[in-house]
Amino acid sequence: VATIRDVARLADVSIATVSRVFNGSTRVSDQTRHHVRSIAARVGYWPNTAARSLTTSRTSTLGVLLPDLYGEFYSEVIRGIDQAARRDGYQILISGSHADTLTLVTAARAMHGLVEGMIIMAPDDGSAAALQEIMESIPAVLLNPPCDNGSCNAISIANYDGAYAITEHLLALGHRRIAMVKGPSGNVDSEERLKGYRAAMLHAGIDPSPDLEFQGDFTEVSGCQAGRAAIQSIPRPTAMVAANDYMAIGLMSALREAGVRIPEEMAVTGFDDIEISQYVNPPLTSVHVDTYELGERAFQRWIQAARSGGPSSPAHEVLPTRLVVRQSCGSKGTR
Amino acid sequence: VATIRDVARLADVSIATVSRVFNGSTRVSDQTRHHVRSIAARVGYWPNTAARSLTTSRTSTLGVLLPDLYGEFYSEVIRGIDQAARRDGYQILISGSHADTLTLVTAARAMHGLVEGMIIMAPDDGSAAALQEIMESIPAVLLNPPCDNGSCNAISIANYDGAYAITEHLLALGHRRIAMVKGPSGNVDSEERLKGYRAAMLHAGIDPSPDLEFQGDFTEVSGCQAGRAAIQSIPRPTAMVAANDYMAIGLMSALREAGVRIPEEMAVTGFDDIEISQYVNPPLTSVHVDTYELGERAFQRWIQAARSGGPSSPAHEVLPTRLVVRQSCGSKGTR
DNA sequence: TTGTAAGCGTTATCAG
DNA sequence: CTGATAACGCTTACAA
Repeated sequence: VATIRDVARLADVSIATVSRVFNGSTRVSDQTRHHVRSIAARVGYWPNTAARSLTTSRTSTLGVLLPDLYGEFYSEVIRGIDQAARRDGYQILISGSHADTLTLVTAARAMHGLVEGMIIMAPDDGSAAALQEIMESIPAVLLNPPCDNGSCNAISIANYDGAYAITEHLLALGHRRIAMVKGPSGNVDSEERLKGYRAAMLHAGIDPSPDLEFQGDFTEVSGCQAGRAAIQSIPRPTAMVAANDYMAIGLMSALREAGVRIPEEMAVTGFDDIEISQYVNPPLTSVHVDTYELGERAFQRWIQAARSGGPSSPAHEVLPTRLVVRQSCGSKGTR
Repeated sequence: VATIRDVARLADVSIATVSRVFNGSTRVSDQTRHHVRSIAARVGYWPNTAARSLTTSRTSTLGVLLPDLYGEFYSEVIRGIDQAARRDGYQILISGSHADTLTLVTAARAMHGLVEGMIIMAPDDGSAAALQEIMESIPAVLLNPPCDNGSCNAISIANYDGAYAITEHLLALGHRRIAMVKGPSGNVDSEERLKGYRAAMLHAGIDPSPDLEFQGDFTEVSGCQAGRAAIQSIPRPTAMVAANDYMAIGLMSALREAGVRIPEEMAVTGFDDIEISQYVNPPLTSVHVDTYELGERAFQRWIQAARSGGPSSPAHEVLPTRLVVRQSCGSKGTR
């Protein structure tokens, strides 16, 4: 736990010189540099990052606030951010469970002084005010923001479009009784996907009915339960749109268990197109979301905003989604 | 970006008083406390964490160094750590890609002064020396450490036992030509699982053969490739042990594609027992690893070591695994 | 090329 | 209960 002073004393130079050595300044002779380096190595000295950032007011750290850490979605977002951040010399400070607005704010405050900015995914649509406040004090970009008011720097997924497209695809295949397995209510992605589904149904002249909407929470087990319920309902749907792949996979498992053939007796689709979806049986038709890229782009937007000095420039980027047709929906598929 | 001085001036008190208010000291009158709080709220003041930690030498932050961030395994480990850490008021600073020892060390140094300790998962078995050095300077616990020397505070998974047990299970079902899909070489889990498989084979009087070992890298696609190769090999194996579930699922997809029935023509098993494995078709026999708990326990071990003041107490805890029999291996299964 | 010294925003000690 | 003031470990003008 040596400090800069210890090294300076041992090397018989001033602390300024030691500092220069560790900051790559050229204004130091080769001889002194080597001498200092060797002493530092001997005592195991390394600059204290907290102290350094206090004077420079640069921390090279980015805060990441996520509502949860469960599942491949968050994992990939984090990976995308981390990789991009690393390339620009940033580290990431993660806080991964904000059931509500209060914990969100608490976590954000705990990061004050430690981070140069934040990438935030709000827990639900009730956090708009809190987000606004955070964004006024530090450059931040929002992931799938609840606020459409265009006043913030944000990036989100084309949830509505994706859900619309996949429902439309099923309609084109001749399905009329298309059910939806919803994600948790309050969740932004969840709501948007539901809207897209309903809109496509309406556009085809079918009134969306509560009887066709099953509640889920993005987990496999909830998809499984929704599947069991759907099978019982009369008349039984001929197709089911799950709000994410995990639920679709749970759903398929329930259908298999009940002896319902996929896609002949029930077409199934997912959303997110996680890696595993192409390997399940039958391969899952889904809406591809480049989650890794979402994280990567979020960082890029952030650093751009941060470098331009000002507060977060208000601009809302939407990452497009893409329909991936495989066999679970009953159309020809890719194989 | 108000500082403590701004608040003190505006509230017409000393900075010491403001500090006391924000540290919950009782030695301040209710009236002053409220006054200070209101001023602080008005100017949006919040203590600067970096500055605070400089004087207290407490950062309430834990560093987490992982070789990669891809997939459910890391995701769950992080979630386990994060949850446990949050309960004790800690945040986590994550660095998630250390292909080699150098980047490991670089990341560790960048955290100096920011974290009170670390939880580290080494990239491969060549990082022992570097780890040793880090552990001398800061309390740390190792995840699946390469060093068995018992000189470090570590926690790992019973990889060897799990692989032994699952191979033994297949042997008991009458299989003799049991192939293995290996994980990346150099990876600690990967190597241990391979050893367990080989040992079980040997114990049954079967010499492990390179012809029965297929290289993979823990991804679905590598499992798929291994599956294709295995089908071609003569004589064809009757069972395959994959070093993780992702590969097993890719493997099953390759078998299905080739019309090989599971488990009748080929028994398949995985490792890790990720959530999705119980929902695939057929449900996957695997070795259950409580990944979330691994992270949780790691934190608990760390905080215990950190509080006891000294350096990491050397003790190596091994988290047991549990064989989960489902249908992919051909025995009766759980349903 | 090197050294001196003034901060950076807090906390903590010690008087009052 | 409150206020000065000295650290904490470092960077960075400014001097030499």
